[in-house]
Amino acid sequence: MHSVEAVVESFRQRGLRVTPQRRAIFELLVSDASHPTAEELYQRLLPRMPDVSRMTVYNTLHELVSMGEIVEVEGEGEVAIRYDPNTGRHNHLVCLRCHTIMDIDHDVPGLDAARPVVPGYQIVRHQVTFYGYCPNCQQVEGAGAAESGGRAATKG
Amino acid sequence: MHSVEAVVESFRQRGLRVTPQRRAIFELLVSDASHPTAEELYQRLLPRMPDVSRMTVYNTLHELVSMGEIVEVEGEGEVAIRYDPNTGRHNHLVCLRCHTIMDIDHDVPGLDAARPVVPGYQIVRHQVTFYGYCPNCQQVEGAGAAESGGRAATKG
DNA sequence: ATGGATGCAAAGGGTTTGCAGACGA
DNA sequence: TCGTCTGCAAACCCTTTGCATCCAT
Repeated sequence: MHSVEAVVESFRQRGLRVTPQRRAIFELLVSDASHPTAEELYQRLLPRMPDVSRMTVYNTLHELVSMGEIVEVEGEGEVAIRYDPNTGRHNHLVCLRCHTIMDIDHDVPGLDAARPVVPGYQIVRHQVTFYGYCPNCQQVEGAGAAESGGRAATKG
Repeated sequence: MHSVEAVVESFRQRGLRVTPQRRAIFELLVSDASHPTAEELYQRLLPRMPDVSRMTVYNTLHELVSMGEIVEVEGEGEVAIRYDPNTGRHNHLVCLRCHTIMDIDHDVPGLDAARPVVPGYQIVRHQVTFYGYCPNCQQVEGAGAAESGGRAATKG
């Protein structure tokens, strides 16, 4: 995702309006590496904008996705969609317990060359996701099935 | 996923009962590479078991997942969970238009060696997913938003 | 001034829960 | 027989839809 001002400009160029709500959402997202859900963004928005609605959050996220400023990412064993302002090539490291998603700039060498050839199929991109347990969750691993829900830890 | 009889045996060993409904679900899954949703399995079950309920399908799928006989896979831009009886290492090829998931035995060389080192993190597995367009969807690619691949995802 | 954006509420799809009755071991 | 499974319905979560009002352009 580009800077707030660049996104503002993109919106205007497309005939979309830049409301205070939208600008606030831009500001939340532009420096966010926590892969938040729409609900999480809504909750972070409430303190400064008590009257904002979830619908505006959904609406703005959809615009950002269609503009390519952010991408949707699938969580592990989760229902809600998570959003990633990092649209460049990078891999994800997902905690199997708290579902936190961490960006990894680390590149897998030779993956482009290893792209499979499937007759009739046109492959356009790929994604590598690593699964494991984050430092916080290793301490309680095996303690039971209790899940934190992935909402509490908004770590980078 | 093992053979139907092997799964039946695993269920009994764990004190779980093998009902006709469950056996029918085993049979549907054991030779299935279509990555069906719970709803799709339910629909395929109806002709032979008109009185079966979705709850039984969900229940049985959960047991199979917790036993490691099948794994949940995330679709692309879809809400519903898909299930994969192939628990061995393999990659996925996902059609960005009809959301069909295809198994690829093709291995990416050097991926284990390329596993990133993140301090404090314990990485246990990884998944490579390729995205593209299947032969069927390439013919209509760019034609519009109409879905052809069967289940129509209510996705924007 | 004007048409897109907002926000409320209600609907929608997938999944989970509660419980009476049924049935596998 | 006993304890689990089944299946109905209703609840639940996330997301989408409809519409009157509001505001960025």
